[in-house]
Amino acid sequence: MSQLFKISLPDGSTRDMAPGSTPADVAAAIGPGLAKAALAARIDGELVDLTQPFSGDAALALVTARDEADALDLARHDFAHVLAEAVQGLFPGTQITFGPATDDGFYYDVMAPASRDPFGMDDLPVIEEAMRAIIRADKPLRREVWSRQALIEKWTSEGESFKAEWAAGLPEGEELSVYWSGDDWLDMCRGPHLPSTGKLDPQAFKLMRVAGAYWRGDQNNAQLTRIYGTGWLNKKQLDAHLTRLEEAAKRDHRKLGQEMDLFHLQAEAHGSVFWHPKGYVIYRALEDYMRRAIHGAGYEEIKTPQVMDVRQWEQSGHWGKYAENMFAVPDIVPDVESGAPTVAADAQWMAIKPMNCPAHVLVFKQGIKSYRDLPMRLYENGCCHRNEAHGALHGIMRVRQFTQDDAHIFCREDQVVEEVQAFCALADRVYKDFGFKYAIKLALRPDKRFGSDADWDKAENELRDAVVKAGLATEEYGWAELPGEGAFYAPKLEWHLTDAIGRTWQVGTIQSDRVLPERLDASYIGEDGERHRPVMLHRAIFGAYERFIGILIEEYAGRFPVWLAPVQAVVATIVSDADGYAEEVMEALKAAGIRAESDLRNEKINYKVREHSLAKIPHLLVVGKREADEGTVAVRTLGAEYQKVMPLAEAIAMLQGEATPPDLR
RNA sequence: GCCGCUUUAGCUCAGUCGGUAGAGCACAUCAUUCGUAAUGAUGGGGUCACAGGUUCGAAUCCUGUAAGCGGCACCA
Repeated sequence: MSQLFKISLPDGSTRDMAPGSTPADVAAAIGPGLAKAALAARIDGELVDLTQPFSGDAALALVTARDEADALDLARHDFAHVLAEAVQGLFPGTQITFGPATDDGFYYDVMAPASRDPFGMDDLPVIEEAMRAIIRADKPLRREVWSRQALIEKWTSEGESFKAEWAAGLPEGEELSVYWSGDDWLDMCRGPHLPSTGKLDPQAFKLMRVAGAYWRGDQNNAQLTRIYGTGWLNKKQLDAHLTRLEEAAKRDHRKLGQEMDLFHLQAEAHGSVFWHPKGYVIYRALEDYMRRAIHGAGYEEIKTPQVMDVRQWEQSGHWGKYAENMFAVPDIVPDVESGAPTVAADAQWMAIKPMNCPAHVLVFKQGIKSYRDLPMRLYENGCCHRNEAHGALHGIMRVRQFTQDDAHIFCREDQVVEEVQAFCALADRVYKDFGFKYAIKLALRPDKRFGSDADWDKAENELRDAVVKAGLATEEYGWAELPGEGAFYAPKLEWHLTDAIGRTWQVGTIQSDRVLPERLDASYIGEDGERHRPVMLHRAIFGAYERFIGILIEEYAGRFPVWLAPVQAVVATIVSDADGYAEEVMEALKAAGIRAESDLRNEKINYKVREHSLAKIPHLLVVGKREADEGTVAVRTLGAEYQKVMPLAEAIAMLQGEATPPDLR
């Protein structure tokens, strides 16, 4: 007689189950309602199919739609499979590759048959219908274990070259799971999956877009078509998500930048920002803020040349690695009169700086530095140009001309951890002043790099130590290490912020570099009277003013806090009799340092309130006859439903308080 | 750079079968002086992204280029 397995349930009860029985059997034993609602199971914490047999005593938790995170993940993964099956059903000859769940849905990478163009938007409605048919057919999803060899043969015989290649790359003799959808379609997959396609809600998904994606993420490989969908447990969730996307689009920095007249972009200088007066107010407020921050932290500000001899970039290593992304210019005066070729074969080449590091090393190298001079912290609002691939550009977040809040800290080996830690604290204060939550990552050594492994070990450990000491190496701060993501000369700590639609952008960084000081021969005289190499810490907090302002616009949805708002207050009149008083109010505001405008137009107050509210002006000071007589203003604050009448002096004091930057409060 | 899509008035967009350009907002003028999210009337405004091609005729069809959008790759 075989022994029974003891299966314990979350409520503390246990059930004895025969070997070979599954979570589905337990669900059925508990009740038909649960049997129907069960989507998958957790056996000893691991998410598995309902039909996965027990292998011994176990702790079992049945997963239903109420376990939302698990249920969503399962559903999205299944949507991806259904998508692939639908595409192959509609377009025989399509090759399938991979399709995972994402944060809000799923995608599948496919290769359209050679007989047709890559899939486009027009194909999506048809594919959606085919997916619904598969869901309605309620096809059982059944796991099977195949040998690697059997899979390779199957994929090869069916012309699935990508799948065959993948299977061939797996370890010899490994057993691989496949999932059948009904009896007529299968995909290689680790699982787990829902019991059948009918567990999906046919109204809870939507195919969103198509995009190109390289096989195995390598641009030297074939380009596949990635079909993206968003997938949920029910239509209500889907609709809520689509509404969220619409709301997010309203705070897009490109849209708000135009509506609020902050900046523009145009083809003649694509990838470079034209800052308008209102946008530049924000830019300058950030510059002022950052100057206060870095001066308080022991930095000195410098300014270095925009164009340097290419040989300098060769020496630093940047020309070798990034020449194609640098703007190079011949160092000649073109002879326009004679019409001679503008660039001679032997022209001397200069390059516009793509970054500030080498120039800062050159400043450091002037004169003899003593260990007593260290750490030396050199800061620059450094304007850089990089000729980015066209597809990389994105509004003002990723541009070809940008200004970094860039500094380099030259220090001794024994000062590195302390300096990095101090930087973590400084960055933390800055992000919190702007109301951001950030994630912090450590990008480790890449395959192609300069410098010895011993130095890389040291540098990575320094950064890791500093973060641990600063107490930031936690889940709360999204701490993670990213292998292979570092720069060619140093590992990087990266600070990431999130935009309106959930895309993350790197802003801050600090890098512990022993390569550039070596290549550019920077040194200081130590206590022992000998020459030593300083360690060079590259660091930025905003990253670039352009990107940071883009993120700020989206974070605030254009409703800037008063200290950053381009126009902090508008004085609006109700009748022309109040014009004189409005002018007086304006004078008083200006004298108090408030960025104010007046609106004396012959328009109804309703119209003015609406217009300035849409323009996201923080405070509207309304004046009519009554206010003029009493020396008051009626303050209507953005977002408030009522105005508050107060003496002018009181209003000014309030505005001055709100206009004070957070670091000066 | 690659895949898909887009480009019409300052802005947001319509424009059917290829027949010579339309709306709302904005702007200007006039009237209106009004108490917290759109007062009314009138008017001006477009090489339909750019360059070729097909056609009697192109915003519309074809080819190329540029920029933008969504991804991929890249991001010192």
